[in-house]
Amino acid sequence: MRVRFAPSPTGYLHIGGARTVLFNWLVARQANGQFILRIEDTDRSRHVEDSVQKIFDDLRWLGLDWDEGPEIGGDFGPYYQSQRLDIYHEHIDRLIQGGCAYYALETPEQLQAMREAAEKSKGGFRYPRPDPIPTIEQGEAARSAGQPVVVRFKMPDEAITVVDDILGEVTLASDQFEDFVIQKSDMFPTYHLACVVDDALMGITHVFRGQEHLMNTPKHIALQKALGFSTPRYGHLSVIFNPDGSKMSKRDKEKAIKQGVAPPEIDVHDFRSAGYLPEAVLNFISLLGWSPGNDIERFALDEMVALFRVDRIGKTNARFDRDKLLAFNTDWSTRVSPTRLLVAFKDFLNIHEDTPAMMREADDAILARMLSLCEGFRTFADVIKKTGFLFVADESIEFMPKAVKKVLQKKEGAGLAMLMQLLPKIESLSDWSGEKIEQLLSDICEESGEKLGNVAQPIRVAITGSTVSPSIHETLAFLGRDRTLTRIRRCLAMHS
RNA sequence: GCCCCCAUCGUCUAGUGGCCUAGGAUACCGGCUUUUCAUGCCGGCGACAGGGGUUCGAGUCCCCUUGGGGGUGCCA
Repeated sequence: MRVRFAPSPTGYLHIGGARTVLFNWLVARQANGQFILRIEDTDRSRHVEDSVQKIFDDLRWLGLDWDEGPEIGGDFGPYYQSQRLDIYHEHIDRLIQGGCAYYALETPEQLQAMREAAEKSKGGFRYPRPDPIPTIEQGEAARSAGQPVVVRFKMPDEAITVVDDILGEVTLASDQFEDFVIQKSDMFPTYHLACVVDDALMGITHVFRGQEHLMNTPKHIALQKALGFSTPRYGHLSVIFNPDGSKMSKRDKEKAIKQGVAPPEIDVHDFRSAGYLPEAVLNFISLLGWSPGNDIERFALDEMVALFRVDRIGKTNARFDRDKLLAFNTDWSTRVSPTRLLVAFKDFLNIHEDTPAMMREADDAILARMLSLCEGFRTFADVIKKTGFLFVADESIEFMPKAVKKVLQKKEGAGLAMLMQLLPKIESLSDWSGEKIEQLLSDICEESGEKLGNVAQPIRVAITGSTVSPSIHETLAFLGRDRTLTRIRRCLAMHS
């Protein structure tokens, strides 16, 4: 079995594309087949600089490796379509010479006008085969005269049935077909031609792709027949939508930024820089249109390989529920090993834009402690938020007015009084460990009859400026004795 | 407009004619744990789009309606 993923380099890898890769990859790995990566860069106008590298990065982050393709090589290369132009020309030529394709002379403007006319008369436009068809000589003459000339494939006049491993049999009547373009006027092949030729020459046996390609498949089958290729097995995947039912597109991000709200994660890279684990992302998207058929929902990549079954891929479109992804991420953050979590966290700190400088320089031991302090977090971004106060200078702690009022000043300054009372006791603690600090605080509570909250909260506000932090004794242990005392003193000086 | 695909809790889904009084996850609500924010644990709410058939029996098969989606590019 040989399967492929064939993105066009128009930007980062979309989350929907990620699911397509995942399913293809799973099928290949399970069958001990090959997974091939091919870059479909036949549209020069849409090409985005660096996006190929970005797609590789995203795939590697997800842990989806390819057996053949860019940066790996293989016996069926090159794996960039832009480097296979001669191959396509050869095949296009064969079709023209064999009478299966012909030069078409309409300009884009003429076609546009025909489409508009068809729309006005409430009909759909279908390209009418010219009668007579331009001869090869006419086509070549027009081309050398500088006119835009394309090559169109003669679609056969018969119904075509797509045998789909997900959808079943889908038959399209011949009156739905038209002679479609296989070579553009810039001499590049269209997607249809390049895809069919490459799939055949690369020995692809199974194609799982988005449902937007279902109507293309009869075209591809006809091309395969004309070229003497066999038809691979096809499977068309459902579409993934936003929670509101709209299409998940990169434009959502621009829209959100314009409206001043946080842009939603759309591309794989967005999830990476927002602090998700690839394990969680993979697990979550695997469940969009697939299920192992029982009540088990959590699995790592290797478990998915074992469980995956093409006949368990669903037909229904799915909405992307970020809340559920978030829950998966929390779950996976406790499921992976501490070592693995640390590696992922460091990757995040590198990529994330708002990583505090001091955090960037923190060593592994400190980062690992941050993670364990924050156990139960949603994303890595929350870890930054929750521990950020540890990474600012003691004299730069900003006190949130609400916190000061509620915890320190209420009840005639009970909180401040508590801090004052606490200060000497904390000063005299010689063994500065989490356990000892916890012991000290509970002793204080017992002596004074105070609830732990009344003791811990003022300290929390004093050292963080807010009412939120990891558990108080661990936080103090982390901060260290000197910095703790400095912060408490500063707080007392500012608010007494 | 035409062609095609799809249809179970808000969302992701299990269900392949009797195991369905429809299961799980997530969200939401309530309780417990707790020094804060979370996490965790327990409980609750909550769906077969509508209408016709077929059958002893239908969420499961067929038809229609409705709704959603895809296609109708010298994009992929």
